[in-house]
Amino acid sequence: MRTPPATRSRAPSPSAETGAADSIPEPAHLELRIWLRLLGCTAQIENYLRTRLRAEFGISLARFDLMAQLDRRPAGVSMSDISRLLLVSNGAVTGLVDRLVKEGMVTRKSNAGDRRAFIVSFTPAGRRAFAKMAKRHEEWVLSLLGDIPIDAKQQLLGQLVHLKRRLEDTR
Amino acid sequence: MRTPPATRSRAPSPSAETGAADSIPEPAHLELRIWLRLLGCTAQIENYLRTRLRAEFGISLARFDLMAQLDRRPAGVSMSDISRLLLVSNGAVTGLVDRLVKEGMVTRKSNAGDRRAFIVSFTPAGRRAFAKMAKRHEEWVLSLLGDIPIDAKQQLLGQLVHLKRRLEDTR
DNA sequence: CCTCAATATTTCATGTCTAAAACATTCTGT
DNA sequence: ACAGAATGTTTTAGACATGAAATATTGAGG
Repeated sequence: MRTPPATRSRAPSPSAETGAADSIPEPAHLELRIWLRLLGCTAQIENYLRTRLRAEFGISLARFDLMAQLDRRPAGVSMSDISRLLLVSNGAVTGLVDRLVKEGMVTRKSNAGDRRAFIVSFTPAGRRAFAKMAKRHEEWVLSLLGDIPIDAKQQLLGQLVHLKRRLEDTR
Repeated sequence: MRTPPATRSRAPSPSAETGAADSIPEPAHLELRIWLRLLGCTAQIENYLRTRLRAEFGISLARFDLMAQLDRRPAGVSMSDISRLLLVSNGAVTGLVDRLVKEGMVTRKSNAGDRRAFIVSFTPAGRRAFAKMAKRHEEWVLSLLGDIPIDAKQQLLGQLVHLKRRLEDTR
């Protein structure tokens, strides 16, 4: 690979900067700083998991996330439900499921009760494949977050739960 | 718009689910729960800001993020620096900058010292346009996070700063 | 029964992302 | 001085995203 792992690497390491004196003022508001950190941490973890999943299983993060939702709902899920759960547009789900069907991971059954909707669920092969990936995935997350002191973790989770609730209200 | 705002809406609202009894077991590990919340909150905020930026300024989030980096570095930034700052691949930056140049927002000057590298910086029009957008952007972030009690905010920011540092070490 | 709003999905154009390969330029050690 | 490694950018193919328009199907009311 000639391309350096730009996706992985990180941050304003001063030596990496082009300009000489660069100022780089910290954003003023606490709120803005929180948002930028939130975004940065998430992107970092996402990139890590993405490359791992691709390297070990040749699967994309989007596919994995979709399968994770299926895994938690044995009864199957409709297309719109997936879209809501994944916070992704309806059009995106169509393509994703198409590809997963082609790979034999999931099936699309038409719904007896409502012929507009489809029910997406795992194939046996899909469920098996996901179980393996989920195990590794969990290990990776643990390796990233495991070393944080336990009370810090509990605090952080608490904050995030609150934030999520608040965001749901604001829509 | 016929498509419901799937991107905006949220979560396993039980009524929205297709299946009847659905179990939906909570993930076991604290770490996994943190990660899922982090991802959920970030996606939520990202989607909100994305649609706002598009609606009010007809600009994409990626373009805005790139311009935000330029704004903090008056001396200009190289392509790879942008890639590092945005946690995005080199190839993505090429396309993004191409489009921003075509729209007259930024310029690409070749670097005297190192002829491999380019220096990307604002055009005057770009800087003006960004100033307006940044103002609104900040207001939006404030409207999302402003109501959190101040000590909770400080705590959250602290946690995130620690997390970010930790992630940088783990690479 | 028939119309019309709401719901569920797909299709389309366009934008953005990655990973890998291809180049170009610079740096390093001998 | 020069080969080869390192660095900086672009190009490519393919995946995935949005937002809007197009199709079905359902359900409620006249």
